[in-house]
Amino acid sequence: MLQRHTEVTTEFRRDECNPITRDVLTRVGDKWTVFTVVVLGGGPKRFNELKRSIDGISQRMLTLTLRTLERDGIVTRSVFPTVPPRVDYALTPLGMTLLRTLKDLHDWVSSNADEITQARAAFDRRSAVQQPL
Amino acid sequence: MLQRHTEVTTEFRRDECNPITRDVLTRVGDKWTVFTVVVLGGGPKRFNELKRSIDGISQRMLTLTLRTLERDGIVTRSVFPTVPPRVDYALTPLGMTLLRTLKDLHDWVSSNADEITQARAAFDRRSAVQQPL
DNA sequence: CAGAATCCGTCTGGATACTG
DNA sequence: CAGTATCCAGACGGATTCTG
Repeated sequence: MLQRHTEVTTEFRRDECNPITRDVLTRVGDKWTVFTVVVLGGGPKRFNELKRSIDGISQRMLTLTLRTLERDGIVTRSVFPTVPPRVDYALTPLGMTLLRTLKDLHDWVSSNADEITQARAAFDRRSAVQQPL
Repeated sequence: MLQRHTEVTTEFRRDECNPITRDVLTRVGDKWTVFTVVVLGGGPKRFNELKRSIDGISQRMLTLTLRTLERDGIVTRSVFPTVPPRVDYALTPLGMTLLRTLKDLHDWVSSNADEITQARAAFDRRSAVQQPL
C-alpha cells in the first residue's frame, strides 16, 4: 500500500546545500577531477603521465584541473629543477580521503553505465511513440 | 574473446574512462543531481517540495535534472491526474544504490568544505606574494 | 617536459513570461 | 501545482601556437 510516512522524516537540512558546499561539489564532482584523483590514487604522476592516463583530456583542462585541486589542498605539485623540467603531482592526505569517495563514484558509474544506457534507450523509445514527429 | 593485454602495467585501465563512463560521470557528479538524489533519499517528493529543499535551484534546472534522472532510470515520475496536478518523484532501485555513493560524496564535501576554504585562502595568499601587481 | 596564452564555438544555467 | 518556452550572458572546454 501507500506507505505515507509523513515527511517528518529526516528533512534535508538547508545549510547543507549552502553556496560553499555547492561550489565544492561542483568542482569535486567534475568529470576530469574524478578521473584525475582516481588516477593519482595509483601514486604520484608526472604531467604527461596523467595526460596519457586520462583519455580525452586536453592539456588545458588537465592544467586547470590540477591547479584547482592544488588550490583546494587535494593535490601537491612538486617541481624538480632539472632539464628537462619534471613536475610530480600527488594526493595530499585530504586528497586520499576524497579518493575513497570518488573511487566509489567512479566504480558505480563503470558498473552501471550499461544499465543506464539501456534505460536511456527505453526512455527514448517511449518518448518517440508519444511524439511521432 | 577480445582481451587487449597491452599496457597491463598501467594501474588505471583506459577503457574505464571511455566516452560513456565520462558522460554518465558528468551527469551523475553534477551538483544539482547530487542534491536532488540525496533529498529524494529521504523518500518520494513532489516537484515544489524538491524545489524548496534544494537551496538555489531554479525551476528550469530542477526540471532538467529530474528529466535526465528519469531518462537514466534513476528516478521515477508518477503523475496523479488530480486538480491541481500532483507529481511524485522517487528513487528507483538503481537510484537507491547511487544514493549511497552520492551521500558519501555529499558528506565528504560537507565535512571538508571548511578545510578546502582555508586551503584556498592559503594558496591565494602564496600566489599574491609572488605576483605583487 | 610542462606549461602559458589566445581564439572561439558550444553548452550551462538564471530570469522571465506563459500554460493546462 | 507542475511544468514549457524563450532569451541571453557567461562559463566551459577544445585546438592551436609559443616558451623556459
